Amino acid sequence: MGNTACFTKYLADRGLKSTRQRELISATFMAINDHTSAEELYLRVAKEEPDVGLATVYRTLKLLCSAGLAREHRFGNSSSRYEPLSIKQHHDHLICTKCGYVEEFEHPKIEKLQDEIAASLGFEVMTHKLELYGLCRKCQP
Amino acid sequence: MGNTACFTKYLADRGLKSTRQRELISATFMAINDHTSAEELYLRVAKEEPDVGLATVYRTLKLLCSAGLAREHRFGNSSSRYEPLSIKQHHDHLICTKCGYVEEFEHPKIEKLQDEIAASLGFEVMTHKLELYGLCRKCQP
DNA sequence: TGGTATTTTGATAATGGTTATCATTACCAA
DNA sequence: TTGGTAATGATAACCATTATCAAAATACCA
Ligand SMILES: [Zn+2]
Ligand SMILES: [Zn+2]
Ligand SMILES: [Zn+2]
Ligand SMILES: [Zn+2]
Repeated sequence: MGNTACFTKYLADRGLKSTRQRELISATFMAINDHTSAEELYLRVAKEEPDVGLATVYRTLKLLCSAGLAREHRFGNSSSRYEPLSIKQHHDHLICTKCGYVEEFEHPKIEKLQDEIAASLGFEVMTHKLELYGLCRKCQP
Repeated sequence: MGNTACFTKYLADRGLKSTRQRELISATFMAINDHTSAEELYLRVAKEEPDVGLATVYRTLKLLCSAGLAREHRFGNSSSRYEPLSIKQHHDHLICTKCGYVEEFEHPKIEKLQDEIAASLGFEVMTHKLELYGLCRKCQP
């Protein structure tokens, strides 16, 4: 099932309505292959449909997160950024503190160790965030 | 060198002044063995010295972070919490999404793997954050 | 021990991302 | 269609944090 269908089903399953705005915001978001802010998404959507409100973009992003189709990040002390999750598998982030460049990675052994640690402490882990902050190749002295 | 002396030295080293407020805020903060908000710290300090301003608490927390004596966290979407770092070694966090309980852990193998991954991607890591979100023993169904 | 340049402070206004409000509009099952 | 409910857009409100600025405190030197 594709991203759009998945979102539509999520809405239908809990009696929420499928609207023009939600479809457009969702589709625009899914097409962005990056970590996007609500404002940026709003501007992109506005090009297509100038009457869409910023509040609806925020509301839809929240829905997409609940549906497991988006993930929210707050790197450092910056404001929220969102990324599509439908196709990409889980991954973590390396953030350059100088130029802001974000690189993604995934390491099965780290994932496994996390689960083991949590289990040993009696926790049942649902999600996690691993963020490495430093200097990318270009920004190193 | 103790925490207080360490902070005093940090200030002296860069021509900053050692004030009654900074000493009190720093000492009160160091005595808290928990993850504290600026507001909470402000209230504790105010009991001792009612004339200290909230802005100064924020400013001093920022200094303590720069000095490597405190660490700032934003678990989930909540506001900033700070923890003393002087004595405790580096550690990561398990957060219960239901009751808010925070447990600390440290795992050398994960730390090592992080460095290896970063190195393989050309990054030089300065700090990192690993947060595991889930349900603690008490909150599991 | 003053004197003085500089930093720090406290009160408060401003900021800015996000959320709440509410009248109007859109959706959809019957 | 229609009626009941949910969603929307504009904007006000929120609230943690930061900026501002006049007054006070500090460090250093004569
Ligand atoms: Zn960089
Ligand atoms: Zn990502
Ligand atoms: Zn719990
Ligand atoms: Zn901790």
